[in-house]
Amino acid sequence: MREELAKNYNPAEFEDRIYAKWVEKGYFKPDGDKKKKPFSIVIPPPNVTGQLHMGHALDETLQDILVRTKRMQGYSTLWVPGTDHAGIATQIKVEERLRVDEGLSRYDLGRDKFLERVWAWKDSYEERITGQLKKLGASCDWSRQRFTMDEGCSRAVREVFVNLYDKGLIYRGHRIINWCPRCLTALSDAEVEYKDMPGNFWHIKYPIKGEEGYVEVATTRPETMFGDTAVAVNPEDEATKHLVGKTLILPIVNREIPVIADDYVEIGFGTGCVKITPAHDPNDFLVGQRHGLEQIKVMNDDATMNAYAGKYEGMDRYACRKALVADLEAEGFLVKTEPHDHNVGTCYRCGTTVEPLTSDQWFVKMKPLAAPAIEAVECGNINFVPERFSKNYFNWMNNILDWCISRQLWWGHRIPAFYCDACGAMEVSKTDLTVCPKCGAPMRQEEDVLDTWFSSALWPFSTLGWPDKTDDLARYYPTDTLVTGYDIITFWVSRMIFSGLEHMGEKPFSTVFIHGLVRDAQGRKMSKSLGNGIDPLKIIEQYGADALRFALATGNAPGNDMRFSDEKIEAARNFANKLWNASRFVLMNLTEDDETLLTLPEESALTAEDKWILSAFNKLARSVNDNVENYEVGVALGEIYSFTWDTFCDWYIEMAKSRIFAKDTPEALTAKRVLVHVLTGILKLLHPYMPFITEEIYQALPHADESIMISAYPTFDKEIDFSADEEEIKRIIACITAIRARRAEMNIAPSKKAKLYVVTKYKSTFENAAPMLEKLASVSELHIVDSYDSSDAVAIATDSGNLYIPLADVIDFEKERARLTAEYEKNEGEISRLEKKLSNEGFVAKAPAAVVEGEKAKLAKYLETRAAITEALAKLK
RNA sequence: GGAGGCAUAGCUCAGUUGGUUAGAGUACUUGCUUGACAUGCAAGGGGUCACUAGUUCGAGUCUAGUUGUCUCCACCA
Repeated sequence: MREELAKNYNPAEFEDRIYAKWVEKGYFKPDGDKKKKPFSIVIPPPNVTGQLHMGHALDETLQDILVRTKRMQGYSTLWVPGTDHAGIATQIKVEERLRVDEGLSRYDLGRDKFLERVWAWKDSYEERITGQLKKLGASCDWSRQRFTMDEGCSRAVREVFVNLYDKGLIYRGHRIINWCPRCLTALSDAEVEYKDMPGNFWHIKYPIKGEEGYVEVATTRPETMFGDTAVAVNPEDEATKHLVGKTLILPIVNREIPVIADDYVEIGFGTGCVKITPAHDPNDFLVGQRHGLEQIKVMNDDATMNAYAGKYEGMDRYACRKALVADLEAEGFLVKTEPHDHNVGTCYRCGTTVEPLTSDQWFVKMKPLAAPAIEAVECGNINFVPERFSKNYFNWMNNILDWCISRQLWWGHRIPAFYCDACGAMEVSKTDLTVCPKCGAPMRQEEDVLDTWFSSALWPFSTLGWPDKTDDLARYYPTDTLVTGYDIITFWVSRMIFSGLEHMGEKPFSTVFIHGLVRDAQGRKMSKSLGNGIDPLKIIEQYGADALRFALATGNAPGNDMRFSDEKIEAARNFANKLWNASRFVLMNLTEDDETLLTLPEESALTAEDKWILSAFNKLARSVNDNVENYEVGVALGEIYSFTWDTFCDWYIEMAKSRIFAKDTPEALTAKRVLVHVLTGILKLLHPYMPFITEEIYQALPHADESIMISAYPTFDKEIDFSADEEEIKRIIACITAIRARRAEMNIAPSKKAKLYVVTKYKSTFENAAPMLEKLASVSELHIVDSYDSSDAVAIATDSGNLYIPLADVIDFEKERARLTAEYEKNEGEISRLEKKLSNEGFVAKAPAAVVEGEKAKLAKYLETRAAITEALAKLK
């Protein structure tokens, strides 16, 4: 059954309808056929913090292209959708809304009530995100949709936590961590972003006990001096080593601290003396451990000063800094203030300057996990596309430190550790423990939750049902391709790799396909603060999902950033419109029954242009398959584009018109069958990129399958390989192009037809092409002659093979002479270039024979052209 | 400080292992109510492929360096 194709391309009219149909038919679910090879992708779960942006649209488009291609290639494909709870990010959003709308903090509500709010938020945003994915055309299996905090994923998290704990790979430690005073939680190293900020170097005098002098230290953060427990110098530093062992008096505080020797201090940098604050600086922490120094924490969790700061207690760290510097100056301890730009760590979610401080947290011991993860990529078991991103990965993995996984948040997986206050026992358990196994007293669960990325790391197997041994897991793990941006290689990709290897004993995916960022038309990152973000939904409304997908996929090279602009989306929409209208043209001429139209004619009935287009399509199919296999989706799409527009529409349809319009002839039927065949093939090749329009047109054409989605992807077909016949049509195309160019130069109106005399050795080619020449080159009469010798006309030549094309009635004598002379000179240039090349012994001896032959053939062609032009010029006299 | 990307037409970008006269979109010029499409058709103009040196018969493509630009990682008190 065929559907009508609307007169105008209006994607809003059919996209939703088609998507609903696909879902209803269950096409997105994997084919249960066990003979088919599996192909699986898990979606990088979008955060439930908000809606999808262009980056997501690109990510999902690329995945859908791969999945749809594989599905049509006969794989049993599974694309698992889902969302991420995004711990800090989501909690911040909900807290913010609570504050603005109701003036409440999460503490006002309490943990349970607050979490209810977050779940409600999650529900509404998850729905919004899945709605957007559907608008985009994503062919994921919605019956398998997951969420990082759903029951199954939560079980996986507990399983992993307990297993790692039992293996000694998770431990609780008192260490220095990155603390966000705004979010009131610990952060992992990866969650800290360093930003350049202007600051100062304050040089401060630390008096030496029992002596007149002082030691000068420089600091960017004077407020931490309340926590100083030593000053360090380098033991090799001649300038300062005499100070080692002396005692200093901390100004203002009047506490005594020692001078110690540690080679962490760089000789020649600053004053050579470093104040050591083990509780507030990661390096100082290590120095402190080496020397057994006391850790004095001088701030509260919200970065206000505590009792150790004396009279500054209660002040914010920056207010304290200001007041302290003023006091130091007043009391003569401040030597100088130097402007100094430095890198300050900030919270990746809220931007607040993080405060390094010591705290009790949970950690994952990384070295044992990193080793096999490095190995897997090194030996090629997992590949990065483009390959260069593996360097990024190695750099991170080789220098990895233990991973701080506890967060002082409420939204997330609560750590499955249980404490007994009565006997002090601590148990880690997969199930909730309410009674202490040691003393029988009640137990309380750890308040902290896990880092969001702890659960994301398990995504490739938790979504397939792990820890249960499910059929999905058996069939679809490891997954095939992970599609993501380079910005989360460290956060996510690396952690999935070591998690998969550790818990599944097998890699989570074979290929990591990396794409770049989508930037705005000026090349800036799209961001909320700049307000330059483009909403994919708005684009879809205006131009259609297919145009959006096309704009994102076309010309996109793996790993490279791209710009999104009005021009791009318009070009994409224009292409869709072109395809629509070409299809409409084909459709309006189809009068025969579907069965007839669906079969390709016998080879003997095919004309030269039929063979040419079939052959060209064949090559296109091969190339598109190859390019997708190599993740060059941008190249593949570019090829489909130019074949569709330049080859099929601009040439083949135009060539076929003369036959099509000869109604009810066998020739017309042949042309229509070829048109249907090639157009259908184009639609199939294009379907993964532009799923909606291709389906809509497919349903209007005679079609064999219920949906284009489940039809077979075109491949190279030996049966329709007519490469040998292609030269013929290329000659005609060259001739038509040449005539058009001459006519344009001479300013000849299209309505003015001209007689054409051709002198050629390819007589039958031109005889057959007579109707085309009339139609496409405004030829009134075609004369194929042995020689042309009319005194009232001139000749022109093309390099398509010994060809004169006199336009007897219309040529401008003088202009033609000038043009031919220019042509001749250009041709001479090429001849001398090639002669030089071919007389180069090195080239002839070392270049591959095929290349040399190619150059020789070229030269022969140019020589022919030279003869033709010479003859033509002679006739001009 | 370490690593990497990018530099090709006015603009935005392709150019896969070195091998035709370096391509596309867009913009520009000229002509066109061509039996689907003006979101179109046809014909054009426009590039010392950042610079320098090297490898090679041959370099936009490989190597080294220079300049500009962007990003990631580390982080010095």
